[in-house]
Order: sequence, then C-alpha cells, then structure tokens
Amino acid sequence: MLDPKLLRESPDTVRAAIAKKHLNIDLEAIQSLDEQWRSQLAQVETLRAQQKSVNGEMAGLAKGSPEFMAKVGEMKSLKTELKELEGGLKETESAWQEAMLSLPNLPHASVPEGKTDADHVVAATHGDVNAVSADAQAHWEIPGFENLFDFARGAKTTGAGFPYYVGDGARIVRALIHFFLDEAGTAGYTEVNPPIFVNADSATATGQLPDKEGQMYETVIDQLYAVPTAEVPLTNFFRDEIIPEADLPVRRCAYTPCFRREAGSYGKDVRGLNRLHQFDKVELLKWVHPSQSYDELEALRNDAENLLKKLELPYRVLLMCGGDLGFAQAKKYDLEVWSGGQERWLEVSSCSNFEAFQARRARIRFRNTDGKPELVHTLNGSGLAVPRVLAALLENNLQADGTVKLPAVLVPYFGRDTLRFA
RNA sequence: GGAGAGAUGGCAGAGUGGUCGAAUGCGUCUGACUCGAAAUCAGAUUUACCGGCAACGGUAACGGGGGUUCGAAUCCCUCUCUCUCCGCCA
Repeated sequence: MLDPKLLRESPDTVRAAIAKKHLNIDLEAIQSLDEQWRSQLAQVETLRAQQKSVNGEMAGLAKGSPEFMAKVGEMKSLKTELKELEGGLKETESAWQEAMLSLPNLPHASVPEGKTDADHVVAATHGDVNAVSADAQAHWEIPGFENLFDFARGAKTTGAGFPYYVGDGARIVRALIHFFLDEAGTAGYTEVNPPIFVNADSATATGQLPDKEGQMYETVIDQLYAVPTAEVPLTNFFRDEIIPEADLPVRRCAYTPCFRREAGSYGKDVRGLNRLHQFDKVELLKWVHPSQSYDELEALRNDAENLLKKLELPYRVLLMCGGDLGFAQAKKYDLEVWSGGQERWLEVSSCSNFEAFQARRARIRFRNTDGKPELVHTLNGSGLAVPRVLAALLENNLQADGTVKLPAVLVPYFGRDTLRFA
C-alpha cells in the first residue's frame, strides 16, 4: 500500500508512477473517496465528542432525576444520528481501503521506461553461451528423461505440472535445495522452515491479495492459501511488530515447495520443467533500514548471482522496465540462466526491493533514533528456483554417453559427479 | 472433534455499567542526591488516524467483529488464539 499522504500531497508523483507501470487506474475516484472519507470522519468525531461530554455530565446526575431523563432523551436522538453517520463512514472507509490497495508501488527512478520484456536493460552477463554444445537438446527430449521426471504419473495422481521426481531426479532436487540453503547460510541468511499455508491477512500483506487471487491454490474448508513462494510466510513473520533498530538488517532464507495455478500459461513456456504448479525454491529475504535498501538490493542480486557462478551456468541479469515490474515492486532484477537445449533464457531468480510497500500493509516497523516507529524496507529474491536451474544443468551439461556431468560444487551433495537417466 | 477456563499497556497484574487510556508493581528514560555508582526521592514513559505551518486540539484502541445501552474494558452474540480434561493421531 502507498502512503495515503503521498496521494494527498503529490498526486502527480503517483500518477507518473502508474503511467510508468502502464496501469490504468482512476486516480480521481480514489482522491474523491479520500476527501469524502475525511469529511465523514470529521463529522462522526464531532458527534462523538459531544456524546462523550454529555455522558460525563450524566455520570454526576442522580439516575432517574428529571435532569437525567431529559439528557437521556437528548442523547437518544444523537445516538440515532451518530449510528447513521457511522454506517456511511464505514462504507466509505472500506471502499477507500480497497481503492488504496489497488494502487501499485512507485517504481524507483533508476527503473527504465518501457512496456514489455523487449524494454528490459541487460545489467550483466556471465559465462559463455556459445560454449554449450550446438546439438544440445531440450531437457524433455533427453532419452530417459521421464524415468527421472515422471509427468504422466504426476498428472494421474494430481494433475498437469505436478511431476514425480524419481531416483537421480529426486536426488538432484534434494542436492540443489541443500546447496542453496548452505550457501545462503554462509552469506549471512538465517534459515527458517515456515508454514506453507497462509491466511488471507498474510497473503494481503505481501500483495498476493487482492492482486493475484486466482494464482493461488486455496483450501475449501479453512480458507488457507498454499504459498506461491516462501516470501509470503517469511515476510509475515514480523507482521504487526516493531523490530529493534539494532537488529537491522535482518536476513533470512527459507526452502519451501511453491504452489502456483499459473492460469493462462501455455505453449513452450510450460514444457518439461519450465513451469510447474508445484516446484521447489529457496527464498532470500531482508528487512532493512530504508536508507540501506538499494545497497541491500545489489547485495541480494550478488548473492543470487554467486549461486549461478558456482554452478558454472551462463546467465544474464535484467533490470526490469516499468511496465514489467510487479505490482508491489519498486525495482527488480531478474536472473536468467541459459538453457542450451531450448536456446532461450529461463528466469531462475527475481530480486526485488519493495521499499515500504509490503511493510505498510504488514505494519513491520523499527524504532528510529527519534524513538518513533518507522516502516522498514523489505527485499526478497530467489536463491534459487530449482526446476529451471535443473533444466539448464541437464541441457548444458549433457554428455555424449547420455549422462549429465554435474558441477563440482554439487558433487558432495549429490554423491556422484554424474547424473544418469537409466 | 467434545467439555470447561481464559485473552487488559514493554512485562506482571487490578478493574464487573458512568468521572477508566485504564490502579499497582517491574522495566525504561530524565532529573535530584553522590567524587562516581548503588540505594533512595521526584517526574516522565502506548499507538493509530483526522485537523493544524506549529504549539496544540479531536477521535479511536482493554484479542477480532457484531449487538444491548443515554453511556461498555465491564453485559450479550460470534470468530480467532491460549490453557486444562477427554477423544483421535505422525
């Protein structure tokens, strides 16, 4: 959520931000709701003040005395009026709140203009794309692929996009998760094993609701949401809390399975391991002092990049343009790994600074040097998403004998230096 | 899942219809005393929103929501959570 004061004091800033994100929002309607809400609030508060003062007088009167009864009569009509006004206020307030939730975060000044993925700025590239064998094949075409990654039986059991990982397939997933968590720990992130179902308040705090409701799996009876990313339970750890300033920055990581309905996806995007309804991911998260958040974003990106470097995978870093920024993000880098068999880039990490947007919704604060609570900035990034990293490993490292040579860092985790499909 | 008890400020813990944003203790901060410290004494010590350049003023908040009443921390309903007992269970 944006600071309501910002909308009052400099609506043009908000208007420009909406334009940069290429969203269509009726700002005037929200502004007039805001004015209406404030004027109704003033009316209600005036009446309440009146009620309060008369109630004080009545406390000193004998119950049932004529003076007392006269006041009761007087207050009865005030009560009726107040109730009516309060009803109107409540209505306006919930409309106002809903409208405020529909306002996206402001993009940072360094975010490039643009509407589509063609407008992203390549911030860095690493590794040699051409070093990958020219006859590399898409991972789902590798002979024996379905022995390790059984989509057919997953579809039978659950549905499309819920594969079984079998044998070396399960083992490599476990090795990657373990590797990612160990690296995050070394980089200073405290490991957390969070709940993987969250309630609506939590999903709202991080911005999944109301914006992306249709993307989450929801339980019927208890109305809980399966987490689309560990970001949700991790960020909500400090919801409604004040973190001691000395503790900042707080850095944490978590592995969770992630669940996404991915409604509307199709074609080559969803082949094989490219896009799944359930996948494994390690998430990195930071709660930082507002003055540090952009430095911390660079550090976060660096932490994620280091993983790809150690895995010896070619990748590039994109600075996302305004039109492709998420609803809640102020600035975002995507890390994309080169998939030699598909000859395309696959997104494996997204590192974002949310500034105070999530913190305001979640009321996560610290006490500043004046002793006043102030909103923290939150950042998060994948470190990393397993299936696409795995896809790149399978494609880029496939050897002539049909096995996959694993990077040295994974060997201790996997137990062998090659992965076999049979 | 069943039965019962409970939820009050940073913590502990009073308050069962009016003058209660809330006693008291602890903690924290400031001052006094002291060479300094401890002890002691005095004072201060929530948050959010609205209005205001500000000083300041107003309103709200006793787990959440709703109700009764002229008036609710206090009475009623409901939800959530915690505890005790029973049941079930990795």
